[in-house]
Amino acid sequence: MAATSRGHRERIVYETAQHLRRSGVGGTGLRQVVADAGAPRGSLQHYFPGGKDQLVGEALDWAGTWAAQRVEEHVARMRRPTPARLFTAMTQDWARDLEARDHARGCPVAAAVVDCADTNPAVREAAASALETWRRPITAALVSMGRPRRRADALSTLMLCALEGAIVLARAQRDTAPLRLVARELAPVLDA
Amino acid sequence: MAATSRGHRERIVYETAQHLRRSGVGGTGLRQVVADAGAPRGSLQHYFPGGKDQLVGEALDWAGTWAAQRVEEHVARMRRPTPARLFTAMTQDWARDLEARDHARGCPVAAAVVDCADTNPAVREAAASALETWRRPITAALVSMGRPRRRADALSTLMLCALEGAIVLARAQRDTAPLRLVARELAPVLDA
DNA sequence: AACTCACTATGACAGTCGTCATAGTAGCGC
DNA sequence: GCGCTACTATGACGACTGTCATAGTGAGTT
Repeated sequence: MAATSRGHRERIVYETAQHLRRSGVGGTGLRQVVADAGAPRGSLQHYFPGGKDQLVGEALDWAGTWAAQRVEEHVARMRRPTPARLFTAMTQDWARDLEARDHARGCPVAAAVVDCADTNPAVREAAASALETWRRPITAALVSMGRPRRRADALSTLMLCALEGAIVLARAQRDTAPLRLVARELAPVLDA
Repeated sequence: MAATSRGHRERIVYETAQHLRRSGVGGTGLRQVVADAGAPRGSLQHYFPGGKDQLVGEALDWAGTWAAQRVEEHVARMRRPTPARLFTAMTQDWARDLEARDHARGCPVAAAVVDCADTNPAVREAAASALETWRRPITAALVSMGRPRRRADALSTLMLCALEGAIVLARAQRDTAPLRLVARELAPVLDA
């Protein structure tokens, strides 16, 4: 059935992303991924002939797209949008996720960068591309809030830096305080 | 000879930290570490009976202490110290390191968090402790610059968040621009 | 009916991993 | 000499890893 197999492929990509969030690239075993995805092992070489690199790449693509959608949802939902409010919404997303899952899962893109930036050019590029996919709607939103293009570009990068770092610190100390802190401290810069 | 073996032990710890920076915890093989350290393989079970966990833990300790020393060097060297100037010095350190090594090595603490926060409590705690070791002299410096204790605490956390995230983005896009950007954008908040 | 195609199943391969058991060496006190 | 201690050497173990070869299934087409 076409629908089922489509389901298998997508589930594998999704589950790969979740494993990346938990244990990084090196800690993610393909056999475990397909098992958790409820997919047959044979699907791996069928759908991902490029091997683990392809699979990780697609997982990062998926994650970037998902994050971008999330940004756009926030922007659409906000009545009086400001950059600081958007950033607060993003950090709240992450704080909630960390707390709900006992700080088990971080950002898959950061995991890929940390594990493969030096050893795996393909994965590194996929990570860079995912970050751009994520950053683009943020920049666009800031422009729509009246920021000049270049300013919006800088601020969206600043947001992602602070967010990624805060996730790392939060997971280390098992406390989402850093996420709330960066949202609070960056507000004046973002809304200036 | 006691001196040589001391040298072996220390070299192994150091080399472990460098491997963590490049490939994360999962990507760091102990055989390769001792080889690069020029140490005999037998030293592993002699000096680190606790296995890889102990070794990674000591590497994180070492890294935290090293980073803290570096902060204190910056503070001592600065004629007219301000929080923003300290942060700029830290980001410049990292930018130089990334450029000198072709963006090959990131932060070992971030690597440990990303790879093990969910699966290895001992390593997670070592990472959290290393971050505190790193943050402490920053906070102290900010206090000596006239910031109230609580404010200094918040600002030092903010610095580490922005720095860690900027390192990730910089390595992803192989460009140290994010490091310079966070230094520039955070300056008004830090020196306010 | 045969044939095609998308998908699944499974076993094997060579490699690496961390860990351990065991033995060996060198230096020092006595 | 002996024994003790610190350190080194090395091979093996079982448990993975990603990848591949090969065969099998089952629905759809002609």
